Order: sequence, then structure tokens, then C-alpha cells
Amino acid sequence: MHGASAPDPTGAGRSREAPARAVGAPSPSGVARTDEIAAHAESVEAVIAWFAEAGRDLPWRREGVSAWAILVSEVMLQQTPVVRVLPRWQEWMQRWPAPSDLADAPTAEVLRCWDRLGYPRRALRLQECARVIVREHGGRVPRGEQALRALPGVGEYTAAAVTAFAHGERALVVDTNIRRVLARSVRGHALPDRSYSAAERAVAAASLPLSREQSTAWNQAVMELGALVCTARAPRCQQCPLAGGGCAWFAAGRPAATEDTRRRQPFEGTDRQMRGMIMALLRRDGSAAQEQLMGLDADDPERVRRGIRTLAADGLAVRDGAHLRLP
DNA sequence: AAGTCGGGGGC
DNA sequence: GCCCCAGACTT
Repeated sequence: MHGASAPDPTGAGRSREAPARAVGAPSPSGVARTDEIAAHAESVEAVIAWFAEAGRDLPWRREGVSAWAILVSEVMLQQTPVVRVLPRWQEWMQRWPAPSDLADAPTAEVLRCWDRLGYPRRALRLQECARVIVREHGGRVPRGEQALRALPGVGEYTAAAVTAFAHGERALVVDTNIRRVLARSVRGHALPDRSYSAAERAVAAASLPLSREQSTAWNQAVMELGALVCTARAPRCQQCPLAGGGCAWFAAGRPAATEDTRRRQPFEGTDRQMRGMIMALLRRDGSAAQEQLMGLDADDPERVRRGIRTLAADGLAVRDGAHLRLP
């Protein structure tokens, strides 16, 4: 989207790298060049047009969906793919359409309804979030990123997403999809930096269109482009609206990522897996005897005890005599 | 800046 | 089997 920017495959030129600039946006170094502005404006139009044609009809994007429903979708989508969120979100919104509904629900039911979306602390935080909204905001999702970020489970991304998608305001939305699209199209990198860097933020900020309408459309469209076309594994550049000069990575011949030393997290045999097994039992039966739980890993009883202890500490489970049960 | 925290589908 | 997914929170 920023055809004039030079690819920097090594990432070594981080400090010298000129951030892309939004249309007419003031830049740290002064003024955006006219051709850069024009090139970016063209990319913005192309990506938004692509979205209108190819974007998915996801239920939380439909007209009239409440801010609360959108907030719920964003929390569920934190590290969980869209296809798995869809059925849970539908059921969730039918059951607890407003913050006050969720605030009054039994926590055990909330955790059961979360099912296997993963990271069940999100469900706990979401209920606490509903209670805070009821208690401090009259039952309405607050406006403004600062107020949103004060809610449990709402971080930088979710606050921006709710501001943009629910409230229709200009906000710097940067998720894993947008990071990847901008890393490729603007910076010419195969992948984003290991952690969300200042350089990435600068690129995202400079790329965000200035008008309210265009900024929200851009956020939605770039995110979708990353999800459907500019994917992590096998990007479908043939279908990309930026392949015709709007993508620095494509223009450079799609250079491979420089040695990715990213730590990959194991799963088999971890406490995390144990917590998951215990929660699965509790969702199914409501409670489980200590003895039954120990059977989850007879070779490593300490691992089971850690699972029980940390789940209880997180408020995801409650010790009840010789049993463990949902809160 | 790095660790922790679930779970499943695609390759 | 490995990788990745609309991140948040703690240390």
C-alpha cells in the first residue's frame, strides 16, 4: 500500500525506516511526498473495494448488532479462530443479550457455555466486565478507548476494535492479521516483528486513513485481507488487491523470513494441558473427585496438583472437600 | 521483552 | 507433528 517505501528484509534499518504516511497525515519528518500519498490512497480504495466484494458476512458485522455483542465477539476472538467462535457467540448472545444478563448468570453456566474456546479466564473476565459495565456504566458499553481499556479482559486491541467496529470511531486497530499485512505490504517483510514493535505501530498509525468512515472501513478490510488472502502460511497473492504495486513484499519477490527464532510453546505434558483436561471434566460433570483428577496423570501427581491449585487461584474452580467443582 | 494461558484445524 | 489463530496480563 506504500509502493514507494523500500523493502527492509533484514529489519536492521529499524531506526532509519521511514514510516508510511496516511493521506495528508502529518509525519515526524515533515511532509509526505505527493506520490506516496497518492499511492497509499489508491491502496486504501483497492482494499476497501476488495472487502466489499470478498468480505465474509459474519454475524457480528451485521447492521444493528449491539456494542456488547461486538465486545463479546472480540473477546472470544482473542486467539481463537472465527469458525470456532461462531456457534459459541450465537448461543451466548441468545442467552445473555445484554451485560446485565451475563452479570446475573451463574459463573458455572458461563464457563460451561464458553465450552472449548480455550483460555477460560476470558470467560471469567467477560462476566466481570459485564458486572463493571452494569455497576459503573449504567449497563451500557462505555465509549472511548481509555474507559474500555479499564474493563477486565479488554486490552489495547479490543478497546480499539470496539471503538472502530461498534462505535464507528477512528481507532488504531492492530491485530495479528493487520500486523502481517502491513509487515508485507509496507515494510516488505515476510512476517511481523516478534513482538508488536514501535516500528510496527508507526506504520499502522501512518497507514490509517484520517476520515472516520475510511478508517473504520480500512480496519475491517485489512483485517479481513490478512485472514483470507495475506495468510501466514500460503498467501494467495493472486487474489490480492495490493499485488499490483501496493505490496513491497510481493514486489521484492516474496523473500523468505529471516531465521525465525520465535519460541514455540509446547503443549503435550504441560500444566496448561492439565488445566484443560481438568476444566473439560468440570464442564462435563460440574465437579470431580480428587481421586478421579489424580488419574489424569498417574505418572506425575504433582502436575495434577499444580493444575488444581492454579485453577483455584484463577477462580476457575473451587475446592469443595475432596472434590473440585465449577465456581 | 519474555512467559503464561487452551484448543483445534490445516498442512 | 508443527504452526497459527480479531490477545491480555503478569513479571
